[in-house]
Amino acid sequence: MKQVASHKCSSHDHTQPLSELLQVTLFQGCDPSFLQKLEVAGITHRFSKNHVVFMQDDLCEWFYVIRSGWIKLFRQTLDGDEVIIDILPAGKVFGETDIFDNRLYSCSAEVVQDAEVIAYPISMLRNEIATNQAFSMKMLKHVVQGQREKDKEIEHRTIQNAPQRLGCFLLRLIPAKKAGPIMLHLPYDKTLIAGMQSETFSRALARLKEDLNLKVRGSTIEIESMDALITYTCSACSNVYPCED
Amino acid sequence: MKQVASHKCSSHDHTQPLSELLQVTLFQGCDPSFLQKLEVAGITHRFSKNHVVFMQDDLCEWFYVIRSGWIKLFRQTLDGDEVIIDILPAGKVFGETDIFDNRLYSCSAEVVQDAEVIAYPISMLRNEIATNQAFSMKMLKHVVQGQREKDKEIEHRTIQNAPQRLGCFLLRLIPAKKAGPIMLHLPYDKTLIAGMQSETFSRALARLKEDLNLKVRGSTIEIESMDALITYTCSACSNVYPCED
DNA sequence: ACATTCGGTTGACTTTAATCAAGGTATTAA
DNA sequence: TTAATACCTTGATTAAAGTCAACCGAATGT
Repeated sequence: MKQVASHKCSSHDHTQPLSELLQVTLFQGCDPSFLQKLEVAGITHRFSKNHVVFMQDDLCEWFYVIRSGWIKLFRQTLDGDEVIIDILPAGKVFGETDIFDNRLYSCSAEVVQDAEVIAYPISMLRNEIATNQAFSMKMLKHVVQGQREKDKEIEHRTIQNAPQRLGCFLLRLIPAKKAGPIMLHLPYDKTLIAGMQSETFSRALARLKEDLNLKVRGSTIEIESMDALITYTCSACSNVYPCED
Repeated sequence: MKQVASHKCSSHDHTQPLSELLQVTLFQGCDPSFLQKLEVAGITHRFSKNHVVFMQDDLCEWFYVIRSGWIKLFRQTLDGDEVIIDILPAGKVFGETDIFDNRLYSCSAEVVQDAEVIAYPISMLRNEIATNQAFSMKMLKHVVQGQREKDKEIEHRTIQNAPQRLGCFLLRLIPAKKAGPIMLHLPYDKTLIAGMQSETFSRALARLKEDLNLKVRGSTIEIESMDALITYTCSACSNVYPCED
């Protein structure tokens, strides 16, 4: 696990029991003894912005659950460009699918906004998959679900324009459909979100402000009409909101 | 399973034993009795171009292995646009991951060039996954592998330009690295390949002809230097050729 | 042989977002 | 308080691919 030296980070063991894993669908309804083993082995890290959690092709020894902050998954090309695969908010898990092949991470993970993540040994996951048929099925379902998300992402990058992609990104931050105004928090550094340049992001947000009466104060966004946002965003998509089914 | 009435298609049972499934990594080294059950239940279909094998949200009852021809996987948006998820050549399997949720296909499949496909009951796959731990692991690995492919696709659509995407598409049609000139066959209808418009495709191919001394006769392409193509294409990518690892 | 159709190519134009450049604002450091 | 830095916004330009339109050539049908 590589680290950028100039950024502070600290680790604490066993800080908070249970709750975190249960945020992830994959672990809901699991064998309690397995969960507890994971909990005991879990290590909480506090990482500052720009900290690199792991690099593509590093040996995969841990998977992570995000307690707070934002994590960027990306890959680097031979001529130095960076491609953002995903931007993950709190509650998401990452690094959990690199259990096969040479057990190398398939992309790099970097902290976009100061984050608390919990690291669990991937060997335990691998072991549970190999020995527990029921969990193996859950994992399979989890990965298939992940594939669907990728299909959606491919679709979005193909046919949505920048304001729609941003709108879709915002919608995914709202856990469930709510009536009335909604407040959202973006990573403080808005750069790179939703797979577009910062200038494009800025213009897209300005566009949403105008078209949908969005109010923006710093990293906080107030959405007046969720339905308007859904119509605006999802018309160019093959998925019906809420699309995380 | 919906069909376009105006296109002929015929079915034959048990036409060819074994071989087909073994082309797919997922089924290599499987329990022979499972494979044989699949073989017996397999139904060979001949579909003409434009035939719709299944539609998104149809009940998923079969998965397919392509014996010959080309299949396009796509999704349709609410305002009628079409997004191509993948274009599959002979030897590929499709429809095999829609085993969860409501058991609905997550995208539509259409014949791009006259195809022979073999349909196998998805219930058998589902059953084997549920009861055979070893196969369940194989399936998990297969799906994770699929995820990696999607990541690659996302990357390609983000940073590769049209000629590079086309070059990458061609490279994937070559089973292994070979020296000397190579002959490839495209779907006769070149439209829609590699996720771009036909005009863009045409210009991209013209570009490759010029830059890399490609020779094109109808649907046949002759590649003079594979190394040149690899350099041209893969420099804008995070994967090293051959990237199907 | 001729007309028709379809697929493919080419040119002109438009749209979209990336890039380049400048200026503004806010937080942090001196 | 001022200076420095980082982040954000805006304008102008550029690059890439989609769109629209015209045309060409091969295959098909009459």
